[in-house]
Amino acid sequence: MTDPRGRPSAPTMRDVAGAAGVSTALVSIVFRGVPGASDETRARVLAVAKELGYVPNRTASMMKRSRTRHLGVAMNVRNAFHGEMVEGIQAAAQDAGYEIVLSGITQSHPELRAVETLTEFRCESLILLGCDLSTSELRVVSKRVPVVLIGRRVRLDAVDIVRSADHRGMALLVDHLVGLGHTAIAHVDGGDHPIAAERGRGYRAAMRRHGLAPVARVQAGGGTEQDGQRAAARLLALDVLPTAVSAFNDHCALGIIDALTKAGVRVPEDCSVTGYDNSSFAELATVNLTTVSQEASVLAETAVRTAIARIENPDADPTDTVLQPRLMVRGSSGPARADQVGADQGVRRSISKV
Amino acid sequence: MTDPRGRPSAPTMRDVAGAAGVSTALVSIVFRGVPGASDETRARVLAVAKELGYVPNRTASMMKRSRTRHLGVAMNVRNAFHGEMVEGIQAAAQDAGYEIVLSGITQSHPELRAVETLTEFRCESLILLGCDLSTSELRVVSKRVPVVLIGRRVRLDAVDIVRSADHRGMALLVDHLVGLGHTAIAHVDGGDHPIAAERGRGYRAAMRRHGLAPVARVQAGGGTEQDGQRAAARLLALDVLPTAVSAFNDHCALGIIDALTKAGVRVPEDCSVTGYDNSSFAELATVNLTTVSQEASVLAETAVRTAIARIENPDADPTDTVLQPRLMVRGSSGPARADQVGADQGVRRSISKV
DNA sequence: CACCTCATCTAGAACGTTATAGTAGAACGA
DNA sequence: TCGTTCTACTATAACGTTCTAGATGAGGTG
Repeated sequence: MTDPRGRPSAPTMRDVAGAAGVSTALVSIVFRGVPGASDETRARVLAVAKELGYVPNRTASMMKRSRTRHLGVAMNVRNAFHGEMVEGIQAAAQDAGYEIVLSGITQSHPELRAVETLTEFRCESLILLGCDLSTSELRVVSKRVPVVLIGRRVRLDAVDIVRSADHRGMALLVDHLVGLGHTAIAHVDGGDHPIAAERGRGYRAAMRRHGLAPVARVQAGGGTEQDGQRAAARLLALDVLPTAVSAFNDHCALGIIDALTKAGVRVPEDCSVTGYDNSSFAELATVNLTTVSQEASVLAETAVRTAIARIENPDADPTDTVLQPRLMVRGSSGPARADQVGADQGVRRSISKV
Repeated sequence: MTDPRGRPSAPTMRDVAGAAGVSTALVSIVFRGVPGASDETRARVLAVAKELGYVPNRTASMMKRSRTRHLGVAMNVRNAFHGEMVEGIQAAAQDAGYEIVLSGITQSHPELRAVETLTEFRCESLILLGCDLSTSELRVVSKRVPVVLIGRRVRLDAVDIVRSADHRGMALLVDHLVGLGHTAIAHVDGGDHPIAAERGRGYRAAMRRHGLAPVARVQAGGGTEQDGQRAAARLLALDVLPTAVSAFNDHCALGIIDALTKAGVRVPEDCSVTGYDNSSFAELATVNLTTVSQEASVLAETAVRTAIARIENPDADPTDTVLQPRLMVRGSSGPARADQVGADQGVRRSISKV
């Protein structure tokens, strides 16, 4: 009962069984809550276990059990929208009797490692938020465990998709900006992220539809405030600053607004900036960001439902659930300045160099 | 080789051993990279394993091994500061050869459940961010597994503390506001959160030191934007609005600023608002929040170091590492309006009812 | 030649659960 | 009396590793 370092090692079912005068099998029955024990014995076992401080060893259980009822979720811990979705996923999973295992994607812990960890914990399905993996990496992963991708497309068996129509979301934003008189509308993309590619295509298509293809401009960006700041710095270095910038997501938009403001460019008077996701902070007075809403709770709930459906029927055809995004007009976008419309299509350099 | 749902089950060491014509023990030796196999055999085993697509089963390995090299982290997925710390923890753990298991604290998944999950996964130590548990709950948990508490105090064996001096941080904020001429400084606390109590005490002590105890006012709040909004609504309902509000944390401050702004109260002209944590968003131009910095990366690194030290030496005395916070003066705090100083010590109701 | 050492390998018992197959005994009917 | 059918329980074999305690044979030493 002691480990190599002298600390008494955790009590096991054997200890509980011994102390309660029953077999380990009976203890297992009690802890799994399955029929096969009298109420009296059940209570006694539970009491003894509590007294000994017994906690079931999930690793041992997972090894033996065919089903773990674990759902693995890979998330970016710095992304507010991911946080909102995890909250929803947690709630939905709970209702369905599943437990969530989280793995964080950070600089030092790439998504592939996160997925590996979740696989090792024997999750029955993986829900990947804003997945960055290549199709071939996903193919390998999805051979071992069913995958639900949130927000991104891919054509693979055993990979279900839950996303909102990014193409349409970008169209809503560009239409909105064009409606405000903007023509020099730039897009700061999300780097080599697959979702970024989809939003980039949506932007280009919308610009083309308005006959603005010639002034379309995609600036390399990313999903963080720092990415937005860097992208804005490069836009500021141009001869003419666009009158509107649509960012890959809300975090990126915040970074852009920050860099523009600090360079003396007023938002939205000199330059409108839009985000994507309608993160919880977007509606705050200080942020007040025009963006596209993709109901986190609906995405979350749908993802959990999809994951469970696939677990129950592994051979079903892969699904692709598309939700409709909604434009959220707020204060970070405004009319293009009269002197800019149809003129040189941008804020003159002098303004951005205060 | 097939599981109940027809999906071919993963190959095991037995399969590899059989195919390579060696024993499972030898395969284990090869995969752990320990001496005991010739280079030739090593290469053959590895080749066969790759061909079969063999991946070692970590749950089985963890069960047999005494050490899991897992560190459990309980976090609030909606808290940006927690996200920053997790990023740092992940990196530090990686360097030390530990893996991080995350458990999210949400509405539907209380901290005690999160801690339980981490314990069941046999984490060797738990790092709790902004822990909310009662002392007696913590005592029970810490009997089973060593705990590192971030940000909060508690006197228990086997519980190490890493925190910054909240008392001093609040003093810095109040001193700063008093220096700007404020006297009617309210505090929106963090609810029944233990960290909140400490900050509340810090606020009261600082007010007392400035002879402002009579005008000190603590308003019930919480750690989210919504909590801040609700608290601000209650402040707005007062006869006289304080000229400055110090919030429990940055999220709460954001909510307060939002509600004040939407009620027509200008920040900081009519009312200064300060936060706590120096979350990454605080420095953005749109937010521009005066706050107190508690270096997330340093807290994270220290916590991991502390956790590992305790794993290696379980009988050491509990440690209490206190880091010094730093005041970050930004645009959300400004001088008290001349007509308010020494007068009725607050913004008159008319202003707050635009 | 007998004896030792060393590298390489293997058998088999754990680890803490779960699940299958079964037993003991009570209650019931015929 | 002898089944039969319950309920409440137990024995024990997995699960896929790790690890201890050997076994085997090659090479070196006196």
